[in-house]
Amino acid sequence: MENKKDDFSEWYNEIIDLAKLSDKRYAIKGMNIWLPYGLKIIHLIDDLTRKYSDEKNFNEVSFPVLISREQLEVEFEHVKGFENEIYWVTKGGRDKLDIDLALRPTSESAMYTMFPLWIRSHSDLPFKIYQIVNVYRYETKHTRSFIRVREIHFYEAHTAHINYEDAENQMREHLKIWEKLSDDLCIDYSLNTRPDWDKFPGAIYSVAFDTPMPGYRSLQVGTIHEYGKNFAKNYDIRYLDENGNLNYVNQTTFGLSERLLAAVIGIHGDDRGLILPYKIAPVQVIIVPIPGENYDKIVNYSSDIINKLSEMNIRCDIDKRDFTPGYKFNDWEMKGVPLRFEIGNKELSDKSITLALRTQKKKIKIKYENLNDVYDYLNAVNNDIRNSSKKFFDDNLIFIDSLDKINEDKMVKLYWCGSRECSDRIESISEKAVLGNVYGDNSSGKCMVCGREGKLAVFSRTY
RNA sequence: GGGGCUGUGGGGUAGCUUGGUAUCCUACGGGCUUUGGGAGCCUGAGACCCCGAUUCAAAUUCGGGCAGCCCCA
Repeated sequence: MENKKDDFSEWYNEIIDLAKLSDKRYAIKGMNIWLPYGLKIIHLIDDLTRKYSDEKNFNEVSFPVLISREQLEVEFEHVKGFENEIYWVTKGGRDKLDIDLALRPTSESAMYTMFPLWIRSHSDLPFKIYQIVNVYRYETKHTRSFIRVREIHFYEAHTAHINYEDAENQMREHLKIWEKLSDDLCIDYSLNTRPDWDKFPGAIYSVAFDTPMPGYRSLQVGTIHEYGKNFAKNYDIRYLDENGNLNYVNQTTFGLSERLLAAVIGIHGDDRGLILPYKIAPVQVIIVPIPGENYDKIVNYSSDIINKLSEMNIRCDIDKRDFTPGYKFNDWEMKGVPLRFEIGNKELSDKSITLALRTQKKKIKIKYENLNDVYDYLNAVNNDIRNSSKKFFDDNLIFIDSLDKINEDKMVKLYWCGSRECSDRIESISEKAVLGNVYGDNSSGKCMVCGREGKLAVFSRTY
């Protein structure tokens, strides 16, 4: 396997292939196949996303993939932000369509033509829905598995509220959901308010979750957007308030994508392969039986362990393939399975289990009666992942106070006046683009470029 | 948005300059043998991205398309 640190791009492509997450040999650029193992992982991520959304009283929906030109081309800046990357369906069979149909690049224009039908009065608010669907973007640059694709596995939550204050509260609730999810994935991130020229088309402001990745670039793994009344005014989404007056709703959105998987791969993986946080590991415990004289008894003992683990709701399996144990050790490590049990004659004779943590070299021997401790070991692996990813994050997002340090191969925090001129200047000498002001930070200092009063901002090369 | 490089069995490759028989590793099927950190031997099957041009003859030269990778803005 490629060395992760030396050539991240090569390593990334190779691990996706070896672990059988995705097959990019499909005939269409940027449209890859989700293989069983990769699909299981993203579905486990979806399950967590659903759980945390449902806990906050969101309802899941599913909209059509097609959006008519009329719906999409409401005269509004939102459309201009996407016009170069929309796939159009222009024919039905042999006939040219009267109205072209777009494959959704995101679902605002689809959903918001329905919102006026559903939202009538203040008692319908807050209105909170989400969907997990594929969206389509005609990317012209080079594509990269899970990072830049043309068919995107996408979570989008949409909300409507009686006033701006409620919408702002919703923005904070989105962040609470994200905190839980990112904790499960053991991913650290920086919250950055995008500059006006880089916010979501149509939004009042956008906050992105950016995380440093190997390869000295940052990855935007999620975003929340405050729309205010911008979309409501264009799609005529109004409600009757308690006084009988018609008002426009205030809206927000929250988006996540398969880039979460890209971050898990890139941040946690090592030279031996993937390392998966146990909540998203399709197999949390793999049992490798060691062949010997009493192989039947070894398999029976292993099955006994499987039954017990299953009762504890642990996803587990036994690898009975005709390979040597050493091959299996490497194979499951490559697939990122957090815990491995080795069961041979030694374990059979004293009713024990030899277990290996994916994040540690040493092997541990435990008694069969202590099988209940397995969650402690899963958590131990998670703690190892958290510690190493936290260290990586801290090492790769640094504060700098001088332009001399701008070319460090890291994400950098610095004071910036907010002007395009100064961010362009930084980009021209460092290839680092502005990701935005640090969300929630109130400190101030002199702009590193022009010396005027500035706020803390993050700059980085991006994927 | 601009520039460069590359497409050979499932994966990785040699061959291309100088046109003529396609190399090796790995993975895969069958058999024997092995198995506590990627086993071994025998055997089998499997490829020149697509379209066009030049030529007696194209993996090789030329043009276009599609796909992949990299760099710059």
